[in-house]
Amino acid sequence: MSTIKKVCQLAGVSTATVSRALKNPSMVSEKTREKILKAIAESGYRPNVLASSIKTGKTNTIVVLVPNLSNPFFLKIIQGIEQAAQESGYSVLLGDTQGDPARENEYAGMVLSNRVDGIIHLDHSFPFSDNDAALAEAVPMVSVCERIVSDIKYPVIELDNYAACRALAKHLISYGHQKFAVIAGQIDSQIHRDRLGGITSVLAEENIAFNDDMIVGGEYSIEAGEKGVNILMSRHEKPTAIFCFNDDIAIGAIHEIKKHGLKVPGDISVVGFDDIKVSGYIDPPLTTIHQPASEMGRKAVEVVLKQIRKEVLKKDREIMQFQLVERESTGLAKNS
Amino acid sequence: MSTIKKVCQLAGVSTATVSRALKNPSMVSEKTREKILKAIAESGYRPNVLASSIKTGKTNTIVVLVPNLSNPFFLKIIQGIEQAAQESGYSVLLGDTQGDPARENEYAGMVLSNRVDGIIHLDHSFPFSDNDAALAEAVPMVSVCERIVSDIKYPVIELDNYAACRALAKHLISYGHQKFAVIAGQIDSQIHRDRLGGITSVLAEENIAFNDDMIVGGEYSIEAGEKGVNILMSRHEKPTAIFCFNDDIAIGAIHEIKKHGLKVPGDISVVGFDDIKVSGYIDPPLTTIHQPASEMGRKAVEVVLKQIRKEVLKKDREIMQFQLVERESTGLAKNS
DNA sequence: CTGTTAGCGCCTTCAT
DNA sequence: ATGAAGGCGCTAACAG
Repeated sequence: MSTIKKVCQLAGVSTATVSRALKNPSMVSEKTREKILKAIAESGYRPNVLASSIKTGKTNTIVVLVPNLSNPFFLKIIQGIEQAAQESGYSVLLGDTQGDPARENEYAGMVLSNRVDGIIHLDHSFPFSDNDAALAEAVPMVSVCERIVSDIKYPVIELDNYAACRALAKHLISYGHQKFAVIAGQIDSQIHRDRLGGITSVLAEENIAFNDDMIVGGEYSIEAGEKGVNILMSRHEKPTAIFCFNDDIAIGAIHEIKKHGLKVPGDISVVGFDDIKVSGYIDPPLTTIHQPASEMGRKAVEVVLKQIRKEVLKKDREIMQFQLVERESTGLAKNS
Repeated sequence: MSTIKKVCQLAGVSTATVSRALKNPSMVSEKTREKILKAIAESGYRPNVLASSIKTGKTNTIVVLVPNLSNPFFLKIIQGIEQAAQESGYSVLLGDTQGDPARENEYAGMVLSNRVDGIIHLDHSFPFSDNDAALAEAVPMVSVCERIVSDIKYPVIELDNYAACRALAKHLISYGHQKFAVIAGQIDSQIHRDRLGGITSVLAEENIAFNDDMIVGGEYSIEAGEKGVNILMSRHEKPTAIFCFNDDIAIGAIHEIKKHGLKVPGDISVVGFDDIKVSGYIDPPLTTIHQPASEMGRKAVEVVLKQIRKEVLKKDREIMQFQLVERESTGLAKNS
């Protein structure tokens, strides 16, 4: 691997000039620049990024902490992140944490050992270890979807989950539904509270009874949807409409409802959340909330890069627009 | 950010001793080691990985080149990669190339600028630019699924696509099918040739006519499945069974077949390839070839790490086992 | 516009 | 077992 010195020798200039020719071409005369470029081509020289990083203190890399890489919704966010990062000359390090604090600690710690410049977190946990917490004060970090629970305030890119669930609830009520159930994802999270709050607020306004028995689940997965339905079907009072807190859950739920010999939406209406690609192609196509996932990823990059560059952030909370996508998994309530 | 020097001062030792205490504890007396550990804790010292990388020449990072991050199958491979890498103390840099040579060049070039130690490529293209090609000789690189087309031989982790498609073909023939169609993915690839070869070899053995008119598609996507079906439905001779070259295509195809008022498998049987999670939950559940995606990712890491460590590779081609998963999208041919 | 000179933070001989 | 010193490859003043 040839170094800057080889190029110097070939071009007959100093290392500084070579460095400048690359980073600040306007500071070098055209003639010498050409000489240098030729020398670079000849030698097959590639600047050692590590060496420059150690000087500049910047790695041009951010790490993304994902609780679950199998979730297609996260994938779309990551895709947005990757693209935006690339456009800004940044690379993306992938940190699949599986919600495991030890892994979160490890990946988050990278910012302290100069391995990355910033963190995008797709979860609400504070990812640093107790040991590192004190150092985490000024760390460029932004969360997407979920607010990070900590004393330090980090910016967040999120959806108005409360409003989205209100929209969903109103939609179902307009079809005459009165008996609702929820198959939730991660329970201990702001998202959960916001979404549930949105639903119950509408039900309260409409004087529709709803109690916690009808909340099942606890994980964003297809299997959770299946299990959730089975639990609900064993209940005395069965729902005519089910809120699933993501599309995977809804996919599992619909599959299981059909297994029970019931029709969607004939017997039970189902709504999802996220609008992943496949949701438009299942049978019946899913009514759900569209989240602008890849935009959210792009925004997150924007914000974390601003933090890295120490620019001032105008707002520490970016609310993205949702969209209720009505497809065919919702319909008139039975006997109404 | 505190450096090794702060720790020296606090512990009253030299930088060399601190370095040794961390990397080679046995070379340091227990007493001084304890002093140093305490000093590290006090100062919140984190070794600067960059600085050590520049000395050792290793980054403990590999880059994964993905042509399409939206493909759930790739995601599973990446998940396997990430886990295996993590277990070996490596990080994974994500390179979404979108099949764009310029992006491939950029990401592949990272190995030349000391940004990463190796490359895992999920495509068959030679990812280096012409300029860099000469330097690419000794680069640790492995491909998954597809063999890299180049003079230099790189190891590959792949499935026996030929055999898998033979199995699929035999399965359909056992249901009495005679009129077949293919909705292909990326046409210009070894995978395509192997799969098609598997199918046609069986058809030839069984004296079943098949011609190229019945091959449509050209992209691994749900939309390609929809379009493919529309083209096939406009043909004079319609197929009773369709090979889709991945599950996304199959999902689009099934959706579109139903739109045409036809039944799967009643009117047309459909098979997919990959066995992504959702394939078991669509209606009807998809008959497909299961690929051990996450195993393939793990294997890829194993191989690339061996290359990085300059260990000898026993074989430069690892063939993984497939599995025919019979679900409900295949059945008896109409009128048979 | 270009060269000289210090380092960046760490690792690694070479002495002691 | 420890310290001193040089250098990894590059950048950033400071001169000229």
